[in-house]
Amino acid sequence: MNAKTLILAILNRQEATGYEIRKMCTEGPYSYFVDISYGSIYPTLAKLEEEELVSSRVEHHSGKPDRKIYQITEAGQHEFIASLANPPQPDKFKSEFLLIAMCAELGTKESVKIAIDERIAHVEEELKMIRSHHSECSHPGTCWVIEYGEHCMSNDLIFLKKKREELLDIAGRNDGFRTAAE
Amino acid sequence: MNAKTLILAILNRQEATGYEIRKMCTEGPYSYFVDISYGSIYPTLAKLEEEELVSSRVEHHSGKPDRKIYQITEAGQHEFIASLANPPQPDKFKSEFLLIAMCAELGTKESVKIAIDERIAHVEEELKMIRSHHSECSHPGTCWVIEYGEHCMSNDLIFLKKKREELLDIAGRNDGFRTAAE
DNA sequence: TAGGCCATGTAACCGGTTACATGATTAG
DNA sequence: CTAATCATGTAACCGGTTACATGGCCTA
Repeated sequence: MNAKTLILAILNRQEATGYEIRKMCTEGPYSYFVDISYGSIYPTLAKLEEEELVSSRVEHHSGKPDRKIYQITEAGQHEFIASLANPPQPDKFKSEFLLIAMCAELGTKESVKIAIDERIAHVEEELKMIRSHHSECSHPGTCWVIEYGEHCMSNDLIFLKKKREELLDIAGRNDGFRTAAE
Repeated sequence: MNAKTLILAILNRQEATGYEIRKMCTEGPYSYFVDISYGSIYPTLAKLEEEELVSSRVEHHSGKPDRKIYQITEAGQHEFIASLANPPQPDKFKSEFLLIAMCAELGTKESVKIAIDERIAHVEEELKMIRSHHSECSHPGTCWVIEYGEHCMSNDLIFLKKKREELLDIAGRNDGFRTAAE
């Protein structure tokens, strides 16, 4: 999924500034799709306006920076809905942690411990975030997605906690050799 | 995770040609990390050889293309192990399907049905693949990762099947309007 | 008064993909 | 006979990131 589709998806729900769009991509429920940064948001917004898929108005506030608020146009809505209709590309999952786990015997018990504990903490934090969204959720599709995320992450967490010791044992087997070699 | 680390990880286990590396990235257990294509594998391999992190030898076979087989060097092993030690970047998950689900009410019951059924089929296929790897797995770290994948995907599948109807209902609510409007 | 938040935008760069070029062998 | 598999590699392109420029307000 590219920046264009994601921005259209956001603007289809609510008007927003580039700054707000970026926030939603990193914090809100949209963060479960992609992260995009200013460097791609602003140019994409400009392109979309050129194509007349979005329009904008500027609000002036004394003492605050101007806000350039973007809305989706009718053409933009059509474009977005059309793009939803063609079947989605398969999900992608990338994990550096999994590489560390796969090569656990090459690390020390200590380094693997840091990796898995950080991973557990991270999933717990995301779960907390996703649950906070759930309580304030009224839109059915968003609800569905949030429940999906909650389901996956809490199961993820169960595995991570249950199999933590096992992974540390794999890492620990060679610690003796290593110490002897140093 | 970049191509360099992934290739080093593969070569740390076994020597391989560029062609074989690509296969492992798309089919083997390495596919749970990243997909990389020839266009990035061959140039990366050349760069790694320049840096003397890998070396290569060429095998000639009558009637078959030459095989340029790469091995990791000692320097390469050190580099790889060192890269495992620093804590991993957070996992990333991207899903176009989830965007369709989030905007279910904008699609027809039919289009959403195609999306979720395709998604279910895809996860089922991956599960089958991962299970076939599991049976032939002897390396403990790889085993751990495969079990992790199996756990996550089978739970994913449970949710998808249980909540399928619910999602279709969200999509179906407006089908009446749409038909009337056409 | 230092740092964070609001807010917009650009330019250089980079990692990767897509498509192409080449060509023999083998299985259906 | 056709398609797939083996096998290596390049060039153009593209989508996105990082870092920079700018600047006022508010909070600790």
